[in-house]
Amino acid sequence: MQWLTSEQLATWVRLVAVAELLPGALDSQLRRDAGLTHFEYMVLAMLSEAPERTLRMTALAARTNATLPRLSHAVRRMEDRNLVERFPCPEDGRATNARLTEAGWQKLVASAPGHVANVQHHVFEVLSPEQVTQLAKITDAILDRLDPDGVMTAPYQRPTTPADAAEPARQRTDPTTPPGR
Amino acid sequence: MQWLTSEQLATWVRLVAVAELLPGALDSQLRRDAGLTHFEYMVLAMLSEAPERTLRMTALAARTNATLPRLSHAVRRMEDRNLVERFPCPEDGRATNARLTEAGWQKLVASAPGHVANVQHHVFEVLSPEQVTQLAKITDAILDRLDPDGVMTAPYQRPTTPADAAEPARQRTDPTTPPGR
DNA sequence: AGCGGATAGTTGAAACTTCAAGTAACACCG
DNA sequence: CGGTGTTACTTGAAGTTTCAACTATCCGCT
Repeated sequence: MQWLTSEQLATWVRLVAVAELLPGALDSQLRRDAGLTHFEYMVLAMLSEAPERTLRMTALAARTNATLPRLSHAVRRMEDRNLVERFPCPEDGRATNARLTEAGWQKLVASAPGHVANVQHHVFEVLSPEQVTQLAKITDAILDRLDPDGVMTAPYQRPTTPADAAEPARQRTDPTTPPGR
Repeated sequence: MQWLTSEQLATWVRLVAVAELLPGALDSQLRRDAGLTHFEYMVLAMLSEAPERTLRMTALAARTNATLPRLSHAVRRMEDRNLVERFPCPEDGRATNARLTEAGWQKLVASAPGHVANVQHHVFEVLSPEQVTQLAKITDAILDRLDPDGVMTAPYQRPTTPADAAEPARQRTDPTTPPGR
């Protein structure tokens, strides 16, 4: 078995520290300013980018890096707050679709600027453009191992609502969330 | 307010995904093979490197990137399992020291190889040496913002046990944990 | 001495996540 | 068709983390 070199060790502690501290930093800003956890924000954000603002639970779980039970509980709570709604998928009786409500959309629009500013502050302000590029490659490589089959962080998957092609030109008003990878 | 560029966005989602997925990957290997969470492992590891295998709760919290309540609960549970023990600090009546028990040391020694292998597999095997260097710099910069005062990830702080200088030459048998930063 | 404020830690309750099981629908195969 | 296995979730319980008090000690002043 191979031990870690001292440089690996130094890198490793920092990486773990970031992984441990970053979620808390995101959560606390969002909770304070918007009454949302970062995970809830991600749910809203991912739905906002999907056609019909609708996604199957499994697809939504993949895009938010969450397990299905975690998502299921979270969506139930968000349903109580009227941020999202659930309905059975008409095309597959096993599946459930989650859709962003108007109130959910408004909540997202209201909280996105503060969140983005926070991300800028904590991450991009302290990195050079080259470092951003480096970090993209590094995280990409690590993700390949963490999630070999790309089950999480899955690419776009068509939701099974009718009226598929009818999607209106989506306003690109929305937040930190990219067009799938 | 400044929006994110598409490269920043792509980097950001990956970074969040790593921060979200990495803890789970560490936890599940350690739970399966050693019956420990990654956080518990860190507690054992940090104590193992301290003189007397003893640290104040605050110092231990800093080294494990944890809040004090989180640590307090965790240490109570680990005390029940006889992995660590707590005793009041003789030099400061407010403080509590946590010390690694022999059983805790054994547990750490037994679980370190598997854990290190897991870290190698998930992270260092997929990165070039230059990328490791880059990652160290990047995480360092981010940590400066996440933890401006270095309250977390604090450097070594002398525990307030008697017999200070008497620390025996520590065997460097131990794990992923570096000699403080 | 004695007061006021900071520091160190614990605790219980609420919130969230994980885990193991359970349900229902689909898919393939004889 | 009728099984058999797989997929897509949901649910309740158990475990963990966070949050908001609360206690006790220490420090600097007057």
